[in-house]
Amino acid sequence: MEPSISSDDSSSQCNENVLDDVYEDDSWSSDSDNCMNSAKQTYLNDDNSSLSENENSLLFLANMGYPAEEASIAMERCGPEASFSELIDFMCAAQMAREEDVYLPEDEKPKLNSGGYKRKMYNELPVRKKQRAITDEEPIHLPRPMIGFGVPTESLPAIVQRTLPEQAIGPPFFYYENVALAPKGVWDTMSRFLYDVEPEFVDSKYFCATARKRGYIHNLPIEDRFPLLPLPPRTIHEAFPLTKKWWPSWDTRTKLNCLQTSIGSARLADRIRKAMKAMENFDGEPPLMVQKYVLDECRKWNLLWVGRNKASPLETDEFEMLMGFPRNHTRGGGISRTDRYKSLGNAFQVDTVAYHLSVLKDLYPNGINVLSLFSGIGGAEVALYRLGIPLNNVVSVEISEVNRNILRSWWEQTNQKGNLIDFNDIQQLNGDVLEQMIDSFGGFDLVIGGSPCNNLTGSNRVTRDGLEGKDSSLFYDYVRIVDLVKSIMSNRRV
DNA sequence: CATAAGATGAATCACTAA
DNA sequence: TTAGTGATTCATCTTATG
Repeated sequence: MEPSISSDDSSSQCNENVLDDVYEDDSWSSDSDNCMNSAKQTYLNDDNSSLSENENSLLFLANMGYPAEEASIAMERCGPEASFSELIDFMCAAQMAREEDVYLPEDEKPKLNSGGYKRKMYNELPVRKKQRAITDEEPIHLPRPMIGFGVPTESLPAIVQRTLPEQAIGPPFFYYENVALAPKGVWDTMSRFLYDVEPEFVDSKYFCATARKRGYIHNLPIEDRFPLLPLPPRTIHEAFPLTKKWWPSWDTRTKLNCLQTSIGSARLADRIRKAMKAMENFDGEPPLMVQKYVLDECRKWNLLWVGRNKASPLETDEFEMLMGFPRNHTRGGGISRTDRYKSLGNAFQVDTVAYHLSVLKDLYPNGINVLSLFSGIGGAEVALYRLGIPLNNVVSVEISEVNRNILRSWWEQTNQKGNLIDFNDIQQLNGDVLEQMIDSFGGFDLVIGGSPCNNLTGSNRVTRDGLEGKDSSLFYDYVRIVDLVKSIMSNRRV
C-alpha cells in the first residue's frame, strides 16, 4: 500500500541517503526565515501607518467589551504613552468602584443627578500600582529547582512560610494558573493584577513522569500540604514498564517533556525506524549524529520506545494517566481523538494542583462552593474530589461544548451530591449573576482557573502576542470576577 | 463537513567560553 | 561583561481523506 514514488522514501536502502533525508530540513531554513521576516515587517508597517496608537488601544478595549466612552476617559487619564496593562488597570479600577458603589446601602450612595458625578468618580479612582517605574522592582525570575513553596518528593521545602499582602487575603480563596515560560513581563503584570501575590512556579515533573512548568498565583495557606495517594509513577520506566525492553541505552530520558495539544506524526516515527534499522549494521551503538537526531526528535515529540527501533507518540489514555485523570475521562460523548489530545494538553496536572488545594480539606469538612473559570475537562473538580473535599456547588465556565460534556459526564459518573451549574461564556458572569448566586448558596469558597495560554506559550508560532492576545487577555476577566466576588462577599458579610 | 496528518520557528532561559 | 550554544515549549494553519 505504501507508494514508493515519494521522493524522500525511495532511496532509503543506503545509509548516506537515510542521513540526507534526516537532515534535509536544514537547507531551507535561511530562505524561509527571510520570507517570514520581510512579511512581518510589511505587516507591522501597514499596521502602524493605518492606525494610530490611540485607535489601536481603543479598538483593543472595545474588543474586551469596555464601553468606548470609558475607554476614552481611561486613555485621557493615563496619557498617550500608557501601555495596555495600564489602561486595563484603570478600567478594572473603574469597574471596581462602580460595583462597590452598587453594593453600598441605598442611603450611603452618592446622588447620580448630574453628569459631573461620573467624572468625579474617575478622578478619585485608586489607580493600581504603576507599571514598573523602570527597574524600581526586580522582575520575577523562575526558581531553580522549580519547586515553588515545596513539593512532596523533595526532602526540604523551599519556603515554609509566607506573608500575603493585605489585599490578597480571602475570602474567597483564589487559585490562578498559567504557563511559567511566558513572554517577559507577563508574570509581573499578572502578579500585579492579582494583589501583588508572588507566583508559585512548579514543574510537575516532581509529581509525575512528565514535565509541566507552570506558575500559580493563589492565596491559599502553604503549611501542611499533602499529596494525593497513591503517588503516581514518577519516571518513564515506572509509568511505562513495557518500554524498558526496547529502550536504547543512549536514550537517557527519565522524564517526558510537557504534554501539548498535538502529537508527533506517523511519518516521523517511520523516519526514525528506518534510520535506526539502517544503523543495525553497525556493531553496538549507532553513530553519535544519528543518536542525537533520534534523541532530539524523541524529546521534541515525547516519543516512547514501543518495539524494536519503533518510537511512538503517546496514546490518549496515556495522556490521561500522566495528567492524573481517571482512565477514559475524555472518552465518549462524541469527542474526536484529536480533540481529546487538545483538551488534555490544556488541562491541569491533577496531582500538582491537588497538592496545593489539599490545605482546604481541614478548613471545609462540610464541603465547598467553587467558582471554576476556564474549567476545561475539570482538572480542579477532579483534584478536589480525589482529595475527599465534598463539592456542594460548582459553577463552571467553559467555552467548549465537548469539554462541558466531559465534566458533566464525570459529575454523573462519580455520583456527585452537589449542584453543577455551567456557563459557556465568561461574559455572562456579571455582577448581577454573581450576586444572585452568592445570595443563593452563601458565597464562593474558592475561585479557581487557568486562563488561555495560547498567546503566551512558546509552542505557538503564529499568535504569540502576549497577555493582550485575543485569548490570553481573558486573564483580565479572571481578575474582574475575583474582584467582583471579593467585593460582593465583603459587603454581604457585614 | 468532520477528522486527521503534516509543515510551520521564535522567545526565553541556563549555561559556558571568550 | 558578552556572545554563543543547547534545551524547552497548555499551538496554528493548510491540505488530504472519507
